[in-house]
Amino acid sequence: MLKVDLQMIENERAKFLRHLAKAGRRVSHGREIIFDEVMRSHGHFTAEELVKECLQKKLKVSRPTVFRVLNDLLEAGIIRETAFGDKHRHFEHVYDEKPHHHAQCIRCHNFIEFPDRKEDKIYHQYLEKQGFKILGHEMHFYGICKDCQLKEV
Amino acid sequence: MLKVDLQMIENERAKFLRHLAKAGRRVSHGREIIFDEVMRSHGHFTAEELVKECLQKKLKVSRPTVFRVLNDLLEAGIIRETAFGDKHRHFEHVYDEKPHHHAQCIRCHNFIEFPDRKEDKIYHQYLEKQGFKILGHEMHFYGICKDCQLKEV
DNA sequence: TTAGCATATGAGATACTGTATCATTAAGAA
DNA sequence: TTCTTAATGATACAGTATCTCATATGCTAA
Repeated sequence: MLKVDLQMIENERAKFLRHLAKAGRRVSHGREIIFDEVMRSHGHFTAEELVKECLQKKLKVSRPTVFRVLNDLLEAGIIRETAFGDKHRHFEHVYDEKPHHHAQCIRCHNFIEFPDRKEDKIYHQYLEKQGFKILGHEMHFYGICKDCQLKEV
Repeated sequence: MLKVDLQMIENERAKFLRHLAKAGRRVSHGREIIFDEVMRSHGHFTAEELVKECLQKKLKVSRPTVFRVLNDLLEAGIIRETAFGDKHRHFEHVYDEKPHHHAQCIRCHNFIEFPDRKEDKIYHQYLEKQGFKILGHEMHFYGICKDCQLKEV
């Protein structure tokens, strides 16, 4: 499991370097630091969480650099942005290839992820019939998670 | 069609007035102006669009009032907030009772709405089995609409 | 190694959305 | 019309994300 993750990280790093080279960008200190931080995170993260983490660990990167590198990583296809209804930018890793959806708890704001189902194709067919070219889709449930229900009492 | 809409608006207005009365709130100038503006909009709108519209038409309402009345309308169940991945607050009318999903064009930012399907229940069952209490859900497709594809050439 | 150039960076300013504060205004009951 | 209380606007503020620009740094060529 750990071994697989290390392999994955190397694959992603190579992908990132290829993208930078192709675009005539440099492999700078900031890009390496932030790439490592992003790879260290699992599942979802927001730009703000990443900024705070970097400040807390006293990594030598500034707020604008975090955002700039996040955009690099988006361009390189290493992370993708997901749509949530708050004012933060949410991201997740792309390497987890399986399409999936999210359920967010309105109390603790944690996520549950679950795999998508072939039934979603019904919507694809419908939209494509209308001439809409689909680039992605996401189901977003919201509610109260098991733990928070227990806390309610 | 127009007649139905007028009837709907009156129903919604009555609902709003009932809500205000029940909560001991007043039927103020600002609430009336903004209620009318909201009813004039079809489908989706954002808080910012509404603010800009009011300023443009030189309606006698300030930015904070727009937000305050939007919260009143939310409380009254006349509009609901929908989750999208940008930093704006998105709203839609509730009177369109049928649950539905959205597809947003990444070029023109317009929406296509489409009805939900009973197949979504598969996810409900899955989440409920995990102890997650569902309060709502929304499917969000993104892509390029027919018109924007034609413009691309 | 070094020089020279183009890119990356940080500090600070700025944009933008949404809220809080509070003195003033106005709705609605008596 | 008067009085009480809620609603409002002006203003300041909070928080996230971006822009600007002088400086620092990576990279290439010699």
